[in-house]
Amino acid sequence: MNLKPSKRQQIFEFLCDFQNQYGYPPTVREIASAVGLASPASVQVHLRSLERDGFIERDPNKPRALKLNQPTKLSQLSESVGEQSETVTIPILGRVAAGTGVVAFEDRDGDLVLSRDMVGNGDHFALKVRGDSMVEMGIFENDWVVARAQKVAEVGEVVICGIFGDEATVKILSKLGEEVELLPANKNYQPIRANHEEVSIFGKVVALVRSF
Amino acid sequence: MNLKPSKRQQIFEFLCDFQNQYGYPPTVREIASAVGLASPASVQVHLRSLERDGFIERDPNKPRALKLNQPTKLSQLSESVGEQSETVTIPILGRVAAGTGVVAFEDRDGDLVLSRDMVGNGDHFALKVRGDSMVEMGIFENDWVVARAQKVAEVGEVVICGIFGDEATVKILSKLGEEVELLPANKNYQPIRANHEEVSIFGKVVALVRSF
DNA sequence: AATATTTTCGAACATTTGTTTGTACTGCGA
DNA sequence: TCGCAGTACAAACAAATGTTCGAAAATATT
Repeated sequence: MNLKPSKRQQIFEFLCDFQNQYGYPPTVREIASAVGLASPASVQVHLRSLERDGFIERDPNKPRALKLNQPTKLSQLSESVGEQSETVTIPILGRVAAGTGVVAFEDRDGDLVLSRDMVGNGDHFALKVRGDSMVEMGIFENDWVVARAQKVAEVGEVVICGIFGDEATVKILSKLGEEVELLPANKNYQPIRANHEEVSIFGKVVALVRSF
Repeated sequence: MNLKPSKRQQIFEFLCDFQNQYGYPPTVREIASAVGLASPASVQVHLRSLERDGFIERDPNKPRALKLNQPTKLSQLSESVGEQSETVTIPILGRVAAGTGVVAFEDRDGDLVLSRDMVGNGDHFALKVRGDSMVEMGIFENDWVVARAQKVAEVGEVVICGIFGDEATVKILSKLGEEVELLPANKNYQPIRANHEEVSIFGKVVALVRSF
C-alpha cells in the first residue's frame, strides 16, 4: 500500500548517494533537479513521507538539516584495495658517515615511505638537499633525494658521495679512473676533480621527493 | 609553526561532534556560538584556514556545505607526534575530468604511496607532468605532482587546474578575481589569463616525486 | 615604544532555502 | 459523470545563511 517505488525511492537513494559523496545532505531543490521534479514543493511531499516512516529526520526551516537514519546500503563502491603495493621505509639521514664507503645509518631524522616499485631493490637512504648546486637538474634545496646504497656507480649517474671526508654531497659522476670528476648541475659551480682515493661513493640517486 | 590551538582546534572539534550527533554539518553561526565567537565573520577566517590545510572542504555560499576530511581524528591539529608513519595510497590519474570542479578519479594509472605527514590531510591525487612549463620551479617532464583535491587556492600557490575544459595543467596561481591569471615557471611561456568561469581548480600541489 | 600581524566584532547585503498557497493533472472507484 | 486522493507545478514569502567591509582590540614582532 505504501509502495511508492518511483519518486520516493529515487529520492531516498539520491539522499544516500549525495551524503556519501559530499559529506553533507542536499537541499530540497537539489533533490528536485536530481530526480526530475520541477518544484521544491513536489519534494516536500516525499520528504514528509520519508520522515513519517522514519527513514530520515529533519529540522524544519533549516537548510540541509536532514539526517539519514539508515546509512547507505550501497556504499563501499571501490574501496576494496585488492593487491597493496609493497612499501619501503627509507631512513632520512642527517649526515652520512664519512667512513670507508659504508653508509652508517646515523642521525636518523625520520623516515620516508615510498612504494617499492618507485625505488627498486636494495637498501636505501634519503638526504635533505643543501645548496643549489643541482638546480639545473631540478634538484632544489630542501628536497629529499633517495639513494640506493652502493659503493660503485657509472658515468652519468647521479650519486651521493663524500670528498675528502667532507659531508655527503650529490653530484653527477662524469669521469672514473685514477682521477674522478664530479659535475654540479649549475653553471655557477665548478666541476670537482679528485683522486680516486679521496672520493667515496655512498649511493646512487634513484628518486627525488619534494614537499611544498 | 601553524599552531593555533585555541579557536581553530575548538572549531574543528565542534565540527566533528556536530556532524557526529546530527548527521549534517553546522552553520557558521552555530559554530560561532558554540566556540564563543560573536560574529560569523570571525569564524570565516578559521574555516578558511582549515580548508587551506585540507581538514575540511567547502562549497561557497551554500549553507552547511562543509565536509570533514578526517572525521575521526582530532588530534592531528595540534602538530601530532605521528609515531607510526601512516601511509596514504594516492591514485595516479591519467586525466582529470573537466567537470564541475569535482575531481573524478578516472583512468587510474596506478598508485603512489607516501607517508601522511608528507602530504597532509585530505584527498589526494597524482599526475604525471607533461611539458616543461614549470622547469624553473624544478618540476620536470615525467615527474609526478601530488595534489590535494580542493576547489579553492590562494595566490602564489601551485595548483592543478583546467582551462576551457582542457586537460589538467599545473601552474602558479597569481591572480584571483573576475579574471584569473596562471603563471608558468618558464620564461619561454606566456602567462595565461582567463575568465573566472573558465578556470576550474582541481587541487593544490603539495608534493613532487621523481623517479630516476 | 612603535609597528606589523592576527583576531574579533558589528552591520549590512545578496543569496539560498524551506515552506506555503493555490491550481492543474492523473488515475480510480462509486 | 462526479468526487477523491495522490502527485506535480509555479509563484511568492519569510527566515536562515554565507559573505564582505571597515574598524576596534588583542597579540606578536621589531
